[in-house]
Amino acid sequence: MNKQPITDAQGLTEEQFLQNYDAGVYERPSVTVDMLIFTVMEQEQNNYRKLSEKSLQLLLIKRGQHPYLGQWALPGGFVSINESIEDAARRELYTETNIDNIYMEQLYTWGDVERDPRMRVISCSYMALVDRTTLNVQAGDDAADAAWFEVTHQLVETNRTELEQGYELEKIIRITLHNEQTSLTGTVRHTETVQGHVRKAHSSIIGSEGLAFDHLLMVQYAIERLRGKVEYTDIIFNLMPPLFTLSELQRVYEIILGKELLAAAFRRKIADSVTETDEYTKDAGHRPSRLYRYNVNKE
Amino acid sequence: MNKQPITDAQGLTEEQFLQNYDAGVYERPSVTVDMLIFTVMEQEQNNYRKLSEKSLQLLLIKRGQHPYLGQWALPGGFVSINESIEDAARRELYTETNIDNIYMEQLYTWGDVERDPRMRVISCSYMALVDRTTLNVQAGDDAADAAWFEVTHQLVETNRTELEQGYELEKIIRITLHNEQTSLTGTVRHTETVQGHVRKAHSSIIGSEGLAFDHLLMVQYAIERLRGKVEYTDIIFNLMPPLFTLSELQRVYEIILGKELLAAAFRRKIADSVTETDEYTKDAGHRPSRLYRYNVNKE
DNA sequence: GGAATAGTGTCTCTAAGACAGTATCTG
DNA sequence: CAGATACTGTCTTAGAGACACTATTCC
Repeated sequence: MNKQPITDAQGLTEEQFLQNYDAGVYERPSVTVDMLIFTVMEQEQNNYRKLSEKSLQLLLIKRGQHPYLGQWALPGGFVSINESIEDAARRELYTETNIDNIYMEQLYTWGDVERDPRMRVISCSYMALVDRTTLNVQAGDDAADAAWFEVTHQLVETNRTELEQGYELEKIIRITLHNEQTSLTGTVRHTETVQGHVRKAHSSIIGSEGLAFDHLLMVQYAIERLRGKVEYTDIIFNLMPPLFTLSELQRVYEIILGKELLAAAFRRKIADSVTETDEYTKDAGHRPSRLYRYNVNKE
Repeated sequence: MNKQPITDAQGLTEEQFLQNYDAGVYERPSVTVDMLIFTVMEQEQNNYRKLSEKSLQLLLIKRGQHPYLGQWALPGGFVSINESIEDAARRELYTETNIDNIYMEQLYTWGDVERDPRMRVISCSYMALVDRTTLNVQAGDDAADAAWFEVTHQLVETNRTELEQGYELEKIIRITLHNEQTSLTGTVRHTETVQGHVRKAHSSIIGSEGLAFDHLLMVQYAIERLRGKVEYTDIIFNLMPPLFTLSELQRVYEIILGKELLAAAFRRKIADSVTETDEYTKDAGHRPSRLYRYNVNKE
């Protein structure tokens, strides 16, 4: 861009310097990406009148090699030397789901020394949101042991300890990943310490059955981010099919936020994000519902 | 944690596998941390009646080697093989400022292939907030060419292009870093594309004088994050001294948010985050102001 | 008294919460 | 008609915005 012919202490120009540059012998960490691919699925309904229940689902892969052989893990892989981290994430996403061009966002980079027993691995986590109806290819086509798991998360305990110059707030969160075959449960301990002005947060796993590496922390982080962003952005529409009812949309909000919303207030709030169509649901044991689409041109 | 004596396709247990594990010959990227260390400083006042103006400051270091020799860059360095990313960030912070135990937060990991002309470098950026009054050691003690720069950022242009299935929103942001000796200006182009359901964001530098690497993007990202977090967390108090007036606090909010606030509403809003003391400012050419401290035990 | 900042009282406006009430489908 | 969901009207409440007004210091 902007390289002046300045010379360094050895009298080299930048060009000369780069030609002679030796990347050195320092040992380097491996870098991987791990993908948190979420979607929303419908459970089959048992009562023709009732609406089918929805749930938030996460894609996991059963490990076929050591370490954590036989356990479940987030899809992921190494970032190769000539691809950007984002490209690596997109590649992983495509390998697992066969879809391209969907919403993806970098979450956090996990860099503890001991997080992989093989060697030093730094992992950059990404979250992707997929509309279940466009997922024509089932997870599992590619990796024989990929499966969707329903995600539930629950704050089971809160402890507040007063310190001289502040406090420590401890939260115990239980995360459950389950489907017809398998059920994994893990517990995360999240502490926020305030001492004087200084605020520090720390998360650790206090028990995780069947989920490999530190992936439980990644799941917890992703849920938190998703919750946060759903309140002040439109990312939720990445989880919705092109046409949806407002009740369906409200359910998805409720699942992610973990609380019930009032229909009237909800409709007022999302009114601008949504455009009504002339279509309606049919064949349900109750009043049909108008179908809406995402109003892309909001504001 | 949870290692059953399962054997893999080669009949190895996890223990045996790890003993024989060869980290392989794949070329690995180098990983660095880059620190965005912010503080708030007072400009000297010219009128004894007026309050001294404040500004947001960022610490930069003048590069002594190629590449970008002579240009300014964020403080940072390599993550060594046996330290966590966060430890590396803390170490860098300490080397530059001689302070420990201050607010620090991971921002984003920059992984484009060509971001460093020497070799493949992935950089994890962290933001730290420092109270200027505890910075007894001047930046510059350690690295001879460290300096604080006043940060200003301005949205200079917004373009919205309608697409078939959405739109593209382009924002041109000018960032200026300046102090008595030096003034650096750069421009970032941020685009948000919405196509159907898919929302993508992308930032690129369209001009940067004197700031090395992709550091302008990091600065822009950090400002955005700071702005966002200031609205819904208490991180701003990391920039404040132990005792401060509400007017001072309001100024800091105004600088970060880039807009003026109304005093009455402001005071109502932050009332719970703050505890009044019996002390007052003195020797100003106007009514003294009560001093407050951060109310750590809020809620 | 003038210049400046500190601080409060109160009206308005907007959006969220609560909830009752109406609408409309199927078996 | 019963059972279910869809949708609306409206009262209440909380909080942000606006702005005028009072308070207090130093020179």
